[in-house]
Amino acid sequence: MTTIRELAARSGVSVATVSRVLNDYEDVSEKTRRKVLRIAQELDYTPSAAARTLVTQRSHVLGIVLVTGESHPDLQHPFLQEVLVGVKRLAGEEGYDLLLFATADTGNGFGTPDLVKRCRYHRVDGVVLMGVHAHDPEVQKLSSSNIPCVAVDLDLLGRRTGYVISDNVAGAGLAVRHLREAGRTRIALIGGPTATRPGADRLLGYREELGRLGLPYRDDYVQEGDFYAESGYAAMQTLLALAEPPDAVFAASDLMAVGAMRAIEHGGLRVPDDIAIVGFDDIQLASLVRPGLTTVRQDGQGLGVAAAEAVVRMLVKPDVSPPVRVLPVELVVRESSRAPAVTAGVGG
Amino acid sequence: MTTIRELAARSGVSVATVSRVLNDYEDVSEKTRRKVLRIAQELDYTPSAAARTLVTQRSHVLGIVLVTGESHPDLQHPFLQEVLVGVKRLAGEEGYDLLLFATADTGNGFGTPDLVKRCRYHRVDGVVLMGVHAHDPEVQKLSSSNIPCVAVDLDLLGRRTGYVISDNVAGAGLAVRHLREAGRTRIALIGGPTATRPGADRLLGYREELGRLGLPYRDDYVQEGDFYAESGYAAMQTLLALAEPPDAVFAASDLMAVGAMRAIEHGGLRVPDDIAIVGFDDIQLASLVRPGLTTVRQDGQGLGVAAAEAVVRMLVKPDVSPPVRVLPVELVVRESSRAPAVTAGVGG
DNA sequence: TTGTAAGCGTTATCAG
DNA sequence: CTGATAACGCTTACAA
Repeated sequence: MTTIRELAARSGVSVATVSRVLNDYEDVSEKTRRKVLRIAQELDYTPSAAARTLVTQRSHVLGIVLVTGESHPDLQHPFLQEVLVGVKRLAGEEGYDLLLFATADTGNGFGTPDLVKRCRYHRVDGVVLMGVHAHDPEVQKLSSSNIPCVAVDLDLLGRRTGYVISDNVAGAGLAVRHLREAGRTRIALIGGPTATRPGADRLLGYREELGRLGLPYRDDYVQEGDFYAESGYAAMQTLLALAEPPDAVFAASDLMAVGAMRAIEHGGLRVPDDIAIVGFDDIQLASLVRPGLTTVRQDGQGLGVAAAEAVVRMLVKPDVSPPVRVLPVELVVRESSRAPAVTAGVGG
Repeated sequence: MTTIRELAARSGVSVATVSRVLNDYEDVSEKTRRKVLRIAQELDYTPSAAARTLVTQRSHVLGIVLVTGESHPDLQHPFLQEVLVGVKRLAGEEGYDLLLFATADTGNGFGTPDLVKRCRYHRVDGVVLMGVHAHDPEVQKLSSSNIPCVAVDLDLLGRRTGYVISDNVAGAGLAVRHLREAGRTRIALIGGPTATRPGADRLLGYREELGRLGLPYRDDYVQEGDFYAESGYAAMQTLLALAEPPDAVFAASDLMAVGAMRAIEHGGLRVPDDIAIVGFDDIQLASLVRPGLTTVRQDGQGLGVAAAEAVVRMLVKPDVSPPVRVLPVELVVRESSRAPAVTAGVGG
């Protein structure tokens, strides 16, 4: 591997000058610059990130914390992949590479040994967190460190820690309102874990919109799932067993929505004729399933881009206060929420 | 940040001794070891990867090349995510972290500027490639460099480059045989791009199995897609327009299979009654769709683990020849390939 | 068993 | 505009 010293020797200048050329300093004669650049090209010179990092104390690398538990590897959640694409894109544009912390999955749910230490070890300039629990002690430690952090879908705050998240409250409202407009009045919720911010916010939005619409809030219409399909199936079975089952369900994730669809089908009922369904996320699955799933679209890549942007901004302006960004969502109407076929258009 | 020098001073020993302790050398008195370790703990000492890398010329970081084009970001392909999970898991166990090269997506299909340079820059010890084209010049350069590489689902070979791949030929054979056993005789293929190894191998397996079963190979029964749903839909439409449409379709990916299902449905026919379908991959979607999609299961995580293992092995034993591993696949039978309801059980 | 000291490949601070 | 040279934090002969 050719080093800056060799490059300097061949160019007939000092290493300092070569460094200046390489870093685009102004105070270098055009002639010298050209010569160094030409020889660098010839020798296929490649600088050493390690050496640079050592002396500048900056790595131009962003850490990605992404817990992949074993039961439900979060990396496998389609939504987080999109976020990662967004992060990767913006990071690339800004000249950062991504260090994916390869935590050996401990399987205990808190599989993130010594996050802060790993960040310091690699000297990552900032961190994007996704798929983690806000109450994971390691996550807490990280967010209270002085390393710039931005969490996705997680309200994590600290001196140098902010977050980006979708407007879950409004999204849930959109879903419920849409169902009401489709003629439904007994609207149930299959929610996410209320211990998560998205879970809690979607419940809140559901409840608030019910209020605005003058519909009663019923405890037995609220089931809690874990965002995955099986839990949606189970929750729907509970709802179907009710004395007065709902005629519509808002599920806090597309996967749970599809699980619910399967349970409805299994119970001999039909979507949307007997029960309308709206999901949340708009993952690929939503458009591929039949009937097509009406859902609240989250801008996954947008969240990723926003998160990376926020980290970079904190890097550039060290005294900016940590960002809190809420991204809008939109309703995507497909077939799963069509109004039931009625005999005549009586009544509003 | 506390450095090894400070740690040495506080411990009353030299930096060399501290280094020995930190690196688990044997020739250190138990007493010294304990003391250094204790003080390291107290000071929350964290070594510097940059400094280590600079002197040892090893980074303990594996590069991940994962092209995320814009039309079909490969990172979004559910299958590759699983591979990544596998890579991450094994890398973590072996003490490696992952550097995700954040290539600004150029959108020209070959969006991988100067891969070799980036690897050298970060001094990654090895590389796992996924979602890339074998004929991408940058990929070629990388595979002919002396950096240990392992490609996934791509037959890339070089002095220090090997690959891991599923047994696509056998998998296609399983699918076709299964369809025949389900009573189908006019079995079409919606293949992947033959320019890709999986595409070519699944076509080969299809063709060979047809031969073994004594079924004719018909050009008009072979359509080429791009592994994504829309292309499956389009291909199926072409097949349906044939004078003698197939009574079964083997699609080289689950997404294309689902696309095909939609086209069949749209044409007023039914799966599996009129046309049976078998996919490839067994992504989450396959079990969530109705009818459940019979498919050839690839072990995504297994491929990831195998790839990472292979890279690490090349690192440990520098003169081992690059690996070529073919992982088995298995048929997962669901509803989309049930035998058509027949009046009587006549004929084998 | 431990210490000394020479790098690893850069950047940055001085002078000149 | 350019050149010495001192760091950056660590590992590793080589000595002791």
